[in-house]
Amino acid sequence: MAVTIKDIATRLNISVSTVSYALNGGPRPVPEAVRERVLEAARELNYRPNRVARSMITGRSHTIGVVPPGITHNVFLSPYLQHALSGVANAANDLHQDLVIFTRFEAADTEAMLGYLLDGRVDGAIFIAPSLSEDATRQLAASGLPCVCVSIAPHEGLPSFSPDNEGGIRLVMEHLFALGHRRFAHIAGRPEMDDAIARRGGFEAFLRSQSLPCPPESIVNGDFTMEGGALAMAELLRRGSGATAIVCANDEMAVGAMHTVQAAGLRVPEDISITGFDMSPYSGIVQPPITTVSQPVIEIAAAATSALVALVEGQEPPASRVFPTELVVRASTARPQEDLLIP
Amino acid sequence: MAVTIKDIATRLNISVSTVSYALNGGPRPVPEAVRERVLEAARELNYRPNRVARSMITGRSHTIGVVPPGITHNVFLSPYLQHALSGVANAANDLHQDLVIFTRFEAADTEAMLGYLLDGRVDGAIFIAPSLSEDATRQLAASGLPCVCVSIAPHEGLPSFSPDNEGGIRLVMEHLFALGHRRFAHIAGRPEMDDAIARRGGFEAFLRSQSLPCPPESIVNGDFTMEGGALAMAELLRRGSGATAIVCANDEMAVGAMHTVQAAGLRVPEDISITGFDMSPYSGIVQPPITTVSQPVIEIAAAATSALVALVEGQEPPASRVFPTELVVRASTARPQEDLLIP
DNA sequence: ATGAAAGCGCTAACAT
DNA sequence: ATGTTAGCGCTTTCAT
Repeated sequence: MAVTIKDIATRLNISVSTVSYALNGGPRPVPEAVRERVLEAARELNYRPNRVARSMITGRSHTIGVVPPGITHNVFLSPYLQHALSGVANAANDLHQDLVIFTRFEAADTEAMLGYLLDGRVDGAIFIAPSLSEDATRQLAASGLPCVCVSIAPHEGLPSFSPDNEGGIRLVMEHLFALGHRRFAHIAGRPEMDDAIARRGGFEAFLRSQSLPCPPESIVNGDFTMEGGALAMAELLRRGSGATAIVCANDEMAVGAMHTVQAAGLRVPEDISITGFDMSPYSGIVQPPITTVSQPVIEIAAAATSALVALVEGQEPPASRVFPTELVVRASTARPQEDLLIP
Repeated sequence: MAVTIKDIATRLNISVSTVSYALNGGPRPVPEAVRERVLEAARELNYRPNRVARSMITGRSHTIGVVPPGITHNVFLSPYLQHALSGVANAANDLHQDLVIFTRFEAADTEAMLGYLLDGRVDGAIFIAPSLSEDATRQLAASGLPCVCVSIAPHEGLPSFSPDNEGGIRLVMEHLFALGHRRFAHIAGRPEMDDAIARRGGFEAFLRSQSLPCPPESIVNGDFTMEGGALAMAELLRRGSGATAIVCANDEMAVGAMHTVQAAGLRVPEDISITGFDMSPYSGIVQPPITTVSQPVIEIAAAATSALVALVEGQEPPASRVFPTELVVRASTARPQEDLLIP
């Protein structure tokens, strides 16, 4: 049996309340002499406070629940998630919060997931790039559990901390356009994810703004993985879209796409320019390094975490925030070949 | 105030114990009719069981604590940790366990860390490549908290699930030796980490087994990161060790080292062969792809997790297990140049 | 200044 | 078959 404050109380012939106040340094004053004896007894008995019991009373666990996107096996292998988790962990540490990560995939079932989130172990939840149904969002709001969202919130009422997805895509496309590209293709992300939707929207919006056509065959869905990007690129080549620039919704897909292009005997960037999004480590170490858009994922996730903790502590719901993105020009983009140039 | 079983009991004019048994489907039998009414009332009231209260009684939280290595900022960015976490998460999911990840860095302080681990929220702990003091290990054992270790256990009594580090290094070195290499250098990992120590030991052992010299200047410490590998390689070049093959303790350092070599105007593998360890995604996408050793991190971590859960459930402490490694030959290794060959 | 006691929401032993 | 009640370990109100 573990040592409890009652053991300390018995040993010192004082009441448990005094022990509790001595251990917590308040709120009721405890004479220094008593305090010292309590602390010493605690040390001798090797006492460890039971936080579960404490949180039953205080109703606070000082623990934040993290819900990764599209809960599936091997969740931790996505560079995006890794950076988001790092940001959450950094901020949680500064704010003295612990993290429970919800990796119970069967909980993709909304009802079960709500059960996990609302079972009293966490004070609030951070959703990372979720694809939440409107119903789930509503139930979550009704439950009163403080929540925030890293990435675009799928529905009203969930404070959102996201990169400027459309703006980022505009940056790469302006860069490609300035180089002379006029025929673009897009490898989109998982169609149920809101950031993927926003990036695709940015692609279409730019073409519209330049009065360029945007035939349906110039867009193909990937799944944000290298393999998905490689397959999507193969599909584009098969379609013979004639695009000189491939705008990918993230870096992993760009790496995969570049691999397909190179395996087909084409050169990047001489024959085809490729761009990514996220500035993941992969994009910088492949040959050629990939032109991409950096978004401050770690800061975004940290800001979301701080906002969540403020919310838990009773402050006003934070305003959603959109973070700026930056163009990172590297060697995977160049002028299209002369004979492909459209005057 | 949240809905409790008492609310359900009051509403149906029955006792809380009946509600509890109905909700849990036992152990006391509850007539089907009553059960149905309870379930319906629970649904109507939107009742959610409070697991904190339950775990106070049962003493089980069905939650596992995960302690990452060398707790520091941005922990999640290490590919090794990502794979280990994936394995833990996969198994935890299958075994219906939740995960709390200990990212409270200040807890690097042993006493504080023990406090976190023993505050009642987790049923057991998984240490990933820890650098635990002997004292910490002893206290942990004394506490009775079930623990296992992914990687070599730093001390007796902690069941360990690790790759065959020495064997893996032997595999790459036999490969290099067969190619004709006779002058080797080693970029070691963080000297306080046991896997790093074992790999370095493997390097020295192989040289000894071939009666080759192992001058101290042929080994330099890195920190398992790309930057660390790049710096370590720069140091090796400065020392002019004349090594034709660089054996790195992991892939990130191999990528960094290769970058330094190429930036110095040397070619891989023509001028210098480089090998990694872990088969991380990076090693496969750089140019040239890096010859490495694959270890089944995900399976190792999953096995450790299963063993921990068995331990929590009162079974015998699991035996430590060493997992085989495999050589993955890629393009970063080749015969040394003729004029460098030692007859 | 400090002790006694009431719970937090739940399970399980004890009654009936 | 089912109701009553004693805790789990702790914080906090109420007495003294």
